[in-house]
Amino acid sequence: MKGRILPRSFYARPTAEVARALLGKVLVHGATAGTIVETEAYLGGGDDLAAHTARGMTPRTQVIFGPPGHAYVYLIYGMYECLNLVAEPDGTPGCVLIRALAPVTGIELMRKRRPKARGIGDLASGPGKLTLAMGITRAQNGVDVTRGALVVREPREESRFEILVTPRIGISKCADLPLRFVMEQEMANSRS
DNA sequence: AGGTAGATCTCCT
DNA sequence: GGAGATCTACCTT
Repeated sequence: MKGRILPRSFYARPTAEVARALLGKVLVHGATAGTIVETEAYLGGGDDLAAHTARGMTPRTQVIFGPPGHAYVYLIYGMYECLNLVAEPDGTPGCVLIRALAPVTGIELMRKRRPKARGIGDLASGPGKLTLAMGITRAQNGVDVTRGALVVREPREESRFEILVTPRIGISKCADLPLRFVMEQEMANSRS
């Protein structure tokens, strides 16, 4: 029995709140699914200079200004695609970058798509990796994530976890803002 | 184990 | 013309 799909109202609130709330939810695309374990908020409004929307709307970024609960997929450094989920009410910019997933289903398919990954932990442990592993491309830019092939669901069973808040990764502007959210799983069993 | 180079799209100066 | 919300391969310790 699957968890319910997150409704559009889930996304229609402040971006940082959505980023935090997405931790522990399950991203599903086709036959693959993974638990969201790391997110970053990119704010609209112009104060956040690291956001793609900092200098207004462009053809690429117009979906971020649109209704919440949609996907924004963009190409970074010419090679890798990154998945964002649009937050805030229609007309207000703001999106959440999905930075890392813990694979749940379709792991064999993910391995096939990323043959160089060393283990489960490497399959979707970065923004560019997780889009490759789940088969997400710019073809999914602008799609509705409250219905269709690409959706976000409640987890099947509730789990308790700590949330770590840190500055965002890989940017130089506004790098001091605490807008990165990481699921901190208490692992007493990890041995190397 | 850790650092660096290379690949090559979109938007701004 | 060049930086950027990155990842991998190929170096050197």
